[in-house]
Amino acid sequence: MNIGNAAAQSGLPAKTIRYYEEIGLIAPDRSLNGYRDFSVEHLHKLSFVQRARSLGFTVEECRALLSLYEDRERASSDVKTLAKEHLGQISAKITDLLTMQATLSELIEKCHGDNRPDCPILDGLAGKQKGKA
Amino acid sequence: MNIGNAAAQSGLPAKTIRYYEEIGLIAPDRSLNGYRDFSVEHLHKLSFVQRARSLGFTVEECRALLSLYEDRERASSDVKTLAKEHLGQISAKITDLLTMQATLSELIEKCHGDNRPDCPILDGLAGKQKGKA
DNA sequence: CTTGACCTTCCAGTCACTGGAAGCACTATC
DNA sequence: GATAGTGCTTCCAGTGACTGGAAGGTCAAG
Repeated sequence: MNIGNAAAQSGLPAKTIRYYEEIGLIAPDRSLNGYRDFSVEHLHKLSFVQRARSLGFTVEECRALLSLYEDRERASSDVKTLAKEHLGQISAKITDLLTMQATLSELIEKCHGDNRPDCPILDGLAGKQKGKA
Repeated sequence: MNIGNAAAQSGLPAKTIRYYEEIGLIAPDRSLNGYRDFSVEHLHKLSFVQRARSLGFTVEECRALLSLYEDRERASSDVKTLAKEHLGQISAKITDLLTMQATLSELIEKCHGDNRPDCPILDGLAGKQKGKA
């Protein structure tokens, strides 16, 4: 199977697949004409990585997950540890973003948003809390 | 004021401040010895950018916000538009992360996490929904 | 035999820094 | 005046995970 096909099936851009090969994440065969040739196993790997990436795992984490996936002897606790760590990072990011969201929403609410120059958003960014005593 | 001091006051690393100068975000004066010399206004700008960055605005958005901040004639609606757009992006990111969090939590919960090789997390990533009918 | 789609490699750019090397400038101490 | 230590300067390279584009080879259809 050619790269275009593999891209369509896995949901990954061809460019990204080439990049994954470059960094040693997958190793497709080559046809006589020099084209990459993807087997069903390669395709599974690609989909695996695609899903892991969409869950926010870094490429290096994907590499680790892949090797655990390949390893028939692995302990599921290893995987769980990795996943939990990552979940912690996701949660931390969510917390950060919620804080940002709250702060920004508050500033936006205070801003009348007409064509007067007075602007609580800029004041907030400038460190002037107009509303405070 | 030297860069070290400006860094301490603004909460930005000196390296970052130099980078901001390089991309034209701020333009500190120079002392006779070649050192950067930051005035109180420069410091305000730096703090402004620091706050905007911590709210997730990109550097280019910071540039826009700064120029609005500098512009005595700006309409607050311009600022509000920018802020709202950014808020939308934050909310979208939160949504994404919450989805990831939910999916990953579910997989983790299903995983017994002992030293047996059977692992629902990897199965999930591989596209096998073991629990499904 | 030409067109067009698909494939190849390689190089450069993205974003926002960050690390490190090499080398001045300043301050304090001996 | 020599020395040590800190802080400043510039410049170059690297990060993560792609992404865009150029230049050129390959294949199927008409």
